[in-house]
Amino acid sequence: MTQNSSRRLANSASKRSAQHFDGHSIHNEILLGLPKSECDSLFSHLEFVELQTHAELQEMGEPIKYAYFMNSGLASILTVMGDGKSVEVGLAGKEGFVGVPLAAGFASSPTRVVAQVSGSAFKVSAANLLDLLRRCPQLEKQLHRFSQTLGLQATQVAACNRLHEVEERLARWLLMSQDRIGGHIVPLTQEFLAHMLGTRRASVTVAAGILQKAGLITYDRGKVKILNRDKLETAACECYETMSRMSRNWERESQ
Amino acid sequence: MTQNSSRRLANSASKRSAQHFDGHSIHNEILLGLPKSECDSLFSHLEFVELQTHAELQEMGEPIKYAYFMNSGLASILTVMGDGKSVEVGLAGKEGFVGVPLAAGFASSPTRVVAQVSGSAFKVSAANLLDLLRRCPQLEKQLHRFSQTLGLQATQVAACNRLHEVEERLARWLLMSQDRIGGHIVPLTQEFLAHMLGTRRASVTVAAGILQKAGLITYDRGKVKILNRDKLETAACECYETMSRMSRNWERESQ
DNA sequence: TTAATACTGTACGCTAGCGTACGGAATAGT
DNA sequence: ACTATTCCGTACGCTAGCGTACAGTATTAA
Repeated sequence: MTQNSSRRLANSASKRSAQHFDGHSIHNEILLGLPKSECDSLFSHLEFVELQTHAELQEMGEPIKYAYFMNSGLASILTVMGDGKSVEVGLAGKEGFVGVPLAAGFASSPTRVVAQVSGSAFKVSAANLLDLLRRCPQLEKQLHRFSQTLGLQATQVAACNRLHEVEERLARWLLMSQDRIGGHIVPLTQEFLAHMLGTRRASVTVAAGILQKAGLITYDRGKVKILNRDKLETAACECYETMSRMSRNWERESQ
Repeated sequence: MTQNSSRRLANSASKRSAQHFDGHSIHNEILLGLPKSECDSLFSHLEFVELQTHAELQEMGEPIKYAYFMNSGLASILTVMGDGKSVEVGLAGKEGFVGVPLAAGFASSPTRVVAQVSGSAFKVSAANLLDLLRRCPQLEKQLHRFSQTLGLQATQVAACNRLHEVEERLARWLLMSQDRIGGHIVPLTQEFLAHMLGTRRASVTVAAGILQKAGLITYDRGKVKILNRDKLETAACECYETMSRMSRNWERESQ
C-alpha cells in the first residue's frame, strides 16, 4: 500500500527494491533496476495483465505485438517443430522479459512463449517499446543483458538435451522453476513437463516416480512439491549448477 | 590488389563489398557493413591472424582476452561438460564474430570456441573492444545483432539435438558449414564431427556411410565432399530450413 | 623400409527412451 | 448421482544410439 517505500540499496543508487505501479507492486527486476527518469517514461506505456496458465504470449513465426516484463509466474520459451513436438529452450520469471527479439530489431518471434505458471506481467506494445528503447539507454542495456542470458541458457540446454537423461533434466527443470517462482510447489502436469523436456509423458511419469520414491518430491495431479532441495540438486545434471553459476557471475561481472 | 575498389551497394551507402586492411582483403561482413568513421577507429586496434585448424580461440570459463572478426574459415562454439563430452551450439563464419559475451558486459567465456576449419580473422583485445564499443554505436548494434543470431541458433539447436537423429543432424551440419565457408569440400574428421554433434565417432561413420551410399557426399580421411546439395537438404531435418529462413528474415527485417 | 600414427569401417551386447495403449483415480460439469 | 474429462501409472514391443573393441587402410616420421 505504501506508494513508494523507497528503500534504497547501498550498492546501487538507482535500484528500488519495492515500488508500485497502478496499484500493483512491482517485482520485475529489470524495472526495479531502472533509474527513475526511465521508469517515468516507461510507466505511461505499461499495462498490468494477469497471465493464466498456458496463456500464449508469443506464437512462433508471428509478429510480436506485445512485450512483457514478467512480474510473477513463469514464462517458457519453446521451439516447436513441424510435427508439433516442442522443447523448452529458455525460462523467464520475474528477473526477465518476454520479447527479446524486438530489442535486437527483429519483428517476428522465432519461438513460442507461454505462461507455464500463472502470474502477472506489465505489457507494452512493440511500437512503444521500440520508441522507448531509443530514449532509455539503461533499459536498452538491461534488455541486451537479458537477451544474452537467454542465449547462454539456450546454449547450455542444447548440450543438456543431447547428453543428459530425462531424470536429470527433470530435476534440473524443477530446480530452475523453483528458483524463479519461489515456494515449494511447482504447479504443472506431466503432459506439459513432457513438452518442456521434449519427451513422452510416460517418460516423465517414470522419472518423476523415481524422484518420488527417493523422497525428493511428491507429485499429484499437476502439483509437484519439492521435499528435499539438496538431494534434488545432486539428482540433477551438472547443467543446473553451471547455469546457476553463470547467473551469479553475470550479476557480479556486469556491475 | 586494388586498394579500394569502392563498389558501393545501391541499398546501403555505408556498405563496402571489398576493402583491404594491412594488405589483407576483408571478407568479414560486420566490418564491411560499418561506416567509414567507425572503421577508422577500429583498424588501428585490429590485428590480422591466421587460424590453424583446432586453434582454440576461447576456453570455457576463462577470461576473454581477444575477440575475433572472422574473415575466413569457420569457428565452432561448443558447450563442454565435465566429462569432456561436447556439443556444438553455434557457428561463426565470415558473417560473424567471436567474443559476443564481451559486448554484453561479460568478461569470461561461457563456451569453448575453436577454429573448426582453418582460416583467418582480425583480432582485437578485450579492453580495446570495450573501449571501441563506447565510441562506435554501429559496431555495438551489429554485435548485438549477431549475439541475437547466435542465441537463436542455440535455440534451434537445443530442440534439434533433442528431437532429431544423427543422420539428419549431420546433413544439417554439413549444409550450414558449406554455407559459411563456400566450396564443395568441408575438411573435417569424423572424430571432430562427433564432438560437434554430441555423439560417438562410430555413429558418425554410420550416418556418413548412409549419405555416401545415397550419393549425397563422399567422405575420405577428413575431407567431406558435397555432391548433391539439393538431396542433402531433404536428408537434413527441418532445422536447416528453419535456420536459413531465420537468417533471411533477419537480414530483411533489420534494415 | 619400417614403424608409428591418424582416420575410417564394422561388429556386438546393452540400455534409454520411443510409440502406443489401457486402466484407474481424481476432478469438474450437469 | 451420474457422466465426462483430466491426470497419472504401467506395460510391451521396438529402435536408435551407446560403450567398446578391433581390424584395415592411408599418411607421416625415422
